[in-house]
Amino acid sequence: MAQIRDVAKLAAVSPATVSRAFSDPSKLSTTTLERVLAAAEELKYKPSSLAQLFREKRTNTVLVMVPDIANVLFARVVSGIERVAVENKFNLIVSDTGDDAAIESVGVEMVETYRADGVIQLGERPLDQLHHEGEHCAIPFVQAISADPRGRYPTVGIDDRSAAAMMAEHLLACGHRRIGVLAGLKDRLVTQERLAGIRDALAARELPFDETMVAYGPYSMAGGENSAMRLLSRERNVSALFCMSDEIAIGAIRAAHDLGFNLPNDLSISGFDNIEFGKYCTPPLTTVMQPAERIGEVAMIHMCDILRGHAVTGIHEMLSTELVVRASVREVG
Amino acid sequence: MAQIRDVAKLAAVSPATVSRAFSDPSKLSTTTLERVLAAAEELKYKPSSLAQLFREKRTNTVLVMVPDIANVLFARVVSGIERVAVENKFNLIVSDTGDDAAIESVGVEMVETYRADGVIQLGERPLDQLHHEGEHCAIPFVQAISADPRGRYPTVGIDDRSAAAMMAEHLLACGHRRIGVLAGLKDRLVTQERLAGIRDALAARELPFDETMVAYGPYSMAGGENSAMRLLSRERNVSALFCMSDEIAIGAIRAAHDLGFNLPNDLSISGFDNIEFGKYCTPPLTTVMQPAERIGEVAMIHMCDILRGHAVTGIHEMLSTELVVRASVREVG
DNA sequence: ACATTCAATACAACCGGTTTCATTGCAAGC
DNA sequence: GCTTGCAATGAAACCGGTTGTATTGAATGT
Repeated sequence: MAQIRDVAKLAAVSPATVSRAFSDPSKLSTTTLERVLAAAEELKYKPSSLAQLFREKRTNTVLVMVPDIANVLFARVVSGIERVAVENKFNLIVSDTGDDAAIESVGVEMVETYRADGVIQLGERPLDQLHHEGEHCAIPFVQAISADPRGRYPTVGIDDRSAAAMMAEHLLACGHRRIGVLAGLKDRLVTQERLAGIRDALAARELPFDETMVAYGPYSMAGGENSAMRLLSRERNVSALFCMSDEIAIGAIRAAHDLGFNLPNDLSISGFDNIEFGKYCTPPLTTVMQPAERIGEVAMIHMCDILRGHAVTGIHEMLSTELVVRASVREVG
Repeated sequence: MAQIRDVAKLAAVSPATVSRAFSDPSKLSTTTLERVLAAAEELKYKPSSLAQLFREKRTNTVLVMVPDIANVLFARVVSGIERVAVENKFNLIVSDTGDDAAIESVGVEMVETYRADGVIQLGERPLDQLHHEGEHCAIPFVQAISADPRGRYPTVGIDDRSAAAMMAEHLLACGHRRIGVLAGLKDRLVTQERLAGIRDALAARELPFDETMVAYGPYSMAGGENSAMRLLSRERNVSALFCMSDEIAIGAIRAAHDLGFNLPNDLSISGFDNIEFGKYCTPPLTTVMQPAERIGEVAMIHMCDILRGHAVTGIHEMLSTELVVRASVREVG
């Protein structure tokens, strides 16, 4: 591959002039500029990003840490991040962390070793658990989706508590009183927030919350199927299931079918996230729309701001959600 | 951030010694090594990847071009690539190309400008359409999933033709004779291959192939729903639908439900890919298992080989598929 | 005791751009 | 005509590591 010196020689100028021809053409006379560009074209010269980035001490790269890239919700967030990244000429290194703290730590280190300029994390693990060197150097960091809004870095997500309350209220308004909850993993902030939302909705109607109606499990279809099996075989007269994700709901639908329930007549099921498959379930899933792509976009916009030197510290954006009413939740007597 | 010179000064050695302490500790005496490591630790020194990579003229980074990162099948392939990448200390830059040739070209250019060492492409667009500079410089390139096996680069995928034949034969063995085909986009190699497989299966039983029973459309749920609507309202006595992807099949199930079909009694539907959601469909989807993660792994293994200098040119791996029999296809008459 | 050998380390060039500072030359102003 | 100012360009330092070569010094052999 041709180098800047080759071009300089062919155009009979100095390397500095060639460099300027690309970075700030207005500094060159028209004739020189033409000569340089012609020489570059002839040699098919392309500046080495590696050399440029080394000089600048920037990578123009943002690391995205995803707990599971094969999860559609996360994939949509990444898609949004990607869109804004392209617009701003950033590259994305994507790392599937499997939600492992050690792997996330290595990711954060990539900023210190100049492999990435910043990190966008999908998940709730706070930065200080990943980076023990204190104030040694500030890591440009943004958390998206199930963020922990107590950190000093920007977070982008939804108001899980009120979104869950909205859905719970919808179930209550449909007349459901015996509502089972297929929750996600118990130790997750999201899970606790959504649970709090359900409590809020019940409290608003002065109804009691029954802890025994909650089954915890992974945020996955298999997890939902499993939890539903447990809950439905234990609690006979449940009329609705509040599932904390669409995947859990899809698993629950399978379990309910297998247990002989006629959906949605015998049992209402609600989801959370509004992934595309929900629309194609039988019955189509009533759920909460979470603007996944937009969350990704906003997260990346914040990252761009930070990397441009605009200090965005305590911003915790909560994007708006929407109730998506489909057929899986029915009114009851 | 501390630099190598700082460490050298503190340990009272030359920068070269510090460098060797990390790259080849055996070259140092025990006492010096200890002193250097202690100094590095004290200053929290981490070598700048940017400087190292610039020196090496390598990026340790592979670009993965994905037509749509939010597609679960592609996401699983990326997941497999990622796994092998981590093992081999490679980073992954993921680019969502939207199946756009111009964006893919820019991606390939990243190798020329030293932003990536090689490119793994998920899709079938041949390299020579993306890189017109001929033999100017060889781009380490591997194609995965719906690869075009006529190129001079390695490809990893499945034998779409015989996999489709296997599924078609299954439908025939179940007694289906009026089989509608919900095909993908007509101009895709995959589509044509799978169509050829269907023809093979019919020919093996000396049955005719009816072109009017094919509906083309995008490889998506909406596409499948649309195609199914068109085909089912036109062709009344179809007993089975061969769908070229699980997403198409899921759309078709929705359409069939909406048209009042009782599944699977009135109509059998088969998918292709074996995405996780298929198992949770109503009825659960009979499909062809495509080893997506493994395809990603093998693709990345080839990429590692190439980048280590092992010239792997004409390898076209076809990983084995499996028929996944579930409830959406029924025996008839 | 002196030559030989080898391990341990230092020195300095190098990777390929960018950028500062210096220099040149031409045009405008007095 | 000489100074001043500015546009155009070149020379060289620099980014922070790695590595080939030179140097030192201690151990070994005769």
